[in-house]
Amino acid sequence: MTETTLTIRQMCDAFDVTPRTLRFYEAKELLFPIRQGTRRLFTKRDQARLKLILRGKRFGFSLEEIRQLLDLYHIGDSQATQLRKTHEVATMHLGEMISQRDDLNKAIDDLKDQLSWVEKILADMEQPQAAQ
Amino acid sequence: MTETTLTIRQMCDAFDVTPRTLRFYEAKELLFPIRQGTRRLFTKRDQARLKLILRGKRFGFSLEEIRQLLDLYHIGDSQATQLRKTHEVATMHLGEMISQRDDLNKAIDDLKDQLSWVEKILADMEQPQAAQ
DNA sequence: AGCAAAGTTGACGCGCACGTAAATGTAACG
DNA sequence: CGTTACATTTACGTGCGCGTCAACTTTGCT
Repeated sequence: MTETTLTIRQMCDAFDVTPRTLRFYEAKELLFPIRQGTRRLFTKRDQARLKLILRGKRFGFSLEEIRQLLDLYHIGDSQATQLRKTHEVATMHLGEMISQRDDLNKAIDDLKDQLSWVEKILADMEQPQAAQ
Repeated sequence: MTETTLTIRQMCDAFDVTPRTLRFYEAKELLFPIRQGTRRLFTKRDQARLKLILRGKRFGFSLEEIRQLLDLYHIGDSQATQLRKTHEVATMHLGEMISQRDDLNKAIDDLKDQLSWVEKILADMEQPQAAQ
């Protein structure tokens, strides 16, 4: 059977983070590893959450913002009121992410233009025949 | 004639930043306002750079990373060697931005799925007829 | 000339996201 | 049973991106 829980080191190797980071995320209530004695065991749920955490970080969200988003993915027996609030928060994040993507597309296009501009200049500098 | 330079306050109003932020960016050599006596005057170039800075920040780049990218947009009389290095750095950034956008698209799709899931649950909770 | 508004330079402070060292514990192996 | 290797808690340190006074000069208006 493929063991489903990971030790702290296995987690670090799998996700390229430090033990300090994992303990920090636990302290911030982003992860909830179970304990085998004093040691941590990270469940599949923790692994899925960490993946989402790291993704969120890439998009510039704070850990606190990420924590709120994570709730959306692990709803247990939430009440409708709580569920609605979570839905609202997530909808706002979705809007931000979409406009961020649109901005990103613009920036990518701009950067591509700049790069081909530079490439053109470099080509001219290496081919001075036209000036002869 | 439309005045092309802005005072610090005009910059703050135009870009929604604080004076502290602008002075900080100057200290970090991201902006180079000219001086009229002791006061700062932000040129069109500074305005364009600030726009790029704020955009870069949205994508999670550090100010130092942004500073390197900015060079690409304001190449004066760079040598070919320097130009090539700038091009290289920018190409790396472009790669990061593209993969970031792809990630973002995935995250957006995931989040949309989760949201419609939650919406379905909320709808079920409000229409208990089926259980009657 | 006088005064308020706005700008300037330090310098210290702060929140975030961890890094890092110290002291201690514990599991595993020969 | 001792040693080695990894884990844990506690606590202070760090880099980034500014916020926030404080003390002072400069500008614009009356």
